[in-house]
Amino acid sequence: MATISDVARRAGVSTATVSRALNGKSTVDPVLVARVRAAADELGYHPNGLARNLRRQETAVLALIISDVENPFFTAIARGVEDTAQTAGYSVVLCNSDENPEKEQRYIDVALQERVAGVVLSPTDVSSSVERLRQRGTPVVAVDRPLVECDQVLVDSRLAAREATEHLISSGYTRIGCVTGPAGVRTADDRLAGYRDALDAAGRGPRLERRAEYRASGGRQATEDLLGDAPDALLVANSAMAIGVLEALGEAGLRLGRDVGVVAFDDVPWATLIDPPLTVVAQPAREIGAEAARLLLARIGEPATPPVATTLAAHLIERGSTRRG
Amino acid sequence: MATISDVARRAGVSTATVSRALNGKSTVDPVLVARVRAAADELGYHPNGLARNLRRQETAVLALIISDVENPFFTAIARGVEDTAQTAGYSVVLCNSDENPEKEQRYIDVALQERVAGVVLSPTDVSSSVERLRQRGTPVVAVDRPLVECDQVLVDSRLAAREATEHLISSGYTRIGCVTGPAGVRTADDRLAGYRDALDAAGRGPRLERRAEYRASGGRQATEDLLGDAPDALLVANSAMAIGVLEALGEAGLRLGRDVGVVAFDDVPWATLIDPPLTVVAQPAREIGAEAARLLLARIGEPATPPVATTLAAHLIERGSTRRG
DNA sequence: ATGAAAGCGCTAACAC
DNA sequence: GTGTTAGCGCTTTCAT
Repeated sequence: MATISDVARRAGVSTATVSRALNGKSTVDPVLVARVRAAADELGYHPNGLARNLRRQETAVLALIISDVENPFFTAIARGVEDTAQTAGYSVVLCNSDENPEKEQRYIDVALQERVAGVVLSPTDVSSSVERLRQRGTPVVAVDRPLVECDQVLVDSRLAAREATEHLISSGYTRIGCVTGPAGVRTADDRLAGYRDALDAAGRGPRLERRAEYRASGGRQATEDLLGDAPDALLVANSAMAIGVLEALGEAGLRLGRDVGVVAFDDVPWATLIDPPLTVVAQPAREIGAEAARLLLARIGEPATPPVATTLAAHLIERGSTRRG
Repeated sequence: MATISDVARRAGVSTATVSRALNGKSTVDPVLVARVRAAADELGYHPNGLARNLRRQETAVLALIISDVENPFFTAIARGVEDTAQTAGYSVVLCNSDENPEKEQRYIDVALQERVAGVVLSPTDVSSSVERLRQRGTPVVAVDRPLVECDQVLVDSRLAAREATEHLISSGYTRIGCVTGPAGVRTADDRLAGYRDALDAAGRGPRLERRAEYRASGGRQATEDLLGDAPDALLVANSAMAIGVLEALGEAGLRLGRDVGVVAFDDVPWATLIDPPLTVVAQPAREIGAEAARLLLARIGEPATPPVATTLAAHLIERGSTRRG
């Protein structure tokens, strides 16, 4: 493995000149630049990023720690972060916390050890884990879920859930249920709150609520359970859950829209393929990621400014699954 | 930012002792270990991974470069790699080449610079890009698509495509089409070849073939085009494409199964939700990732062994979309 | 414009 | 069992 000294020797200059020539920092005699370039090429020289970063005390790497790599919502965020970071010359390393605070902590420690320039995080719980990042001064921005005293990019889930529920009400459904995620997960709580907002504002009931894991199996279980209460519509807080919900409904012989109206969070690519097509709450996932990356880059450049919170809107896309008859 | 010397000073020992105590490498007086631990805690010390890696000339990081983060097949591979790597103490950084040879090259260069221990790659094209990795001696394993003289984990796509096509034939379909990816993408070519194998073996025709990008839009376009040839069944080489195919079929008023049988690659979670449920070729994605990680770890430990190629089988899951009437 | 040399934080010989 | 010390490969003063 060729090092900078090898290149220097071959080009007949000092290592300092090689460094300058290759980084174009200071002005170097064009003749020497050419010699250095040639020597580097011949040797197949690749600068050692570790050494460079150690010396410079900084890296051009961002960590993105998300709670589920298999959820299209988060992969879309990843794309947004990546695109923005890329054009600013940063690489993005993606880590999968799997909705597990311990894995999250592990990856935060790795990020800390590797001295990444900043981290974008969808926090599994409210705060403690970022403490170390904070005391080390590593910039963080939270996405999807809030984090105390931190830049963040959120979606107004509560309002969106309320609007979705109101849509169900105005479509003529009367026994509207809500299938949401675990207590303590902010998006799950917000979406439930929005559901209640709508019911309360309309003076409606009953409240038919179930919580479960943000997974297909959770959605299925919650739905099978909820079916005892004979709901005629369901607000589902997550697309993974929606799969389980739809399966359970199908197995119970209930027709979508007609027998049970369904609206689910996240505009998954397959939403238009089911029959009737699924009404969804679309979140601007890619834009969330892009904005998070912008915020992070800004804070890396200017660490001392007060935290900024961006809230984006989600919007309802009405399709057949919420049309009766 | 506390360094090892700060800890050493505070604990009243040498930096070497701190290093030994914290890494548990050599045997150290338990009393000193405790003092060091305490000092490290008080200072909020986190070892600098950059310096450690520079010194050790190795990192405990693997790079996984995949062609599409939004494709469930690849995210499942990522999970497999991650799980296996994790338990061996390695972190995985995920990079998205986006089916773009230049981005792939960029990420390979980053991997090279960061001196990752190894890389798992789903190559966009046949070879050139890994040349630098090879000359640097960085272990590589290819997944999903072959790479010359390299460990690899592949799926017998051709056979699986053949079986899927035979299933279509034996289900009574007679004008079977194939929607596959771009020429040069190995999986696309293999699946097309398997389709032809089945047709030839059965002495059937016509060959109705279309190529397009591995995206929903590609699938849609290919299908709209193919419809002119009045196919009564379709083999679709990729799940993203399948979305476009199904949309196009629906818009043309064709009923799945009855009018047009469809079998698609990859057992996506929503396959059972469409009506009738989608027959698929299931690839063992997670296992591919796990096996790739095992191979990579083995090669990191033992660089000089000859390349091993693992081929896993895919299997057909018959559902309603290939049942006539 | 170029070179000599210090040092980023850590680990691994090598001494004791 | 513990300390001393020499680098890992690079960038960056400080001289010249």
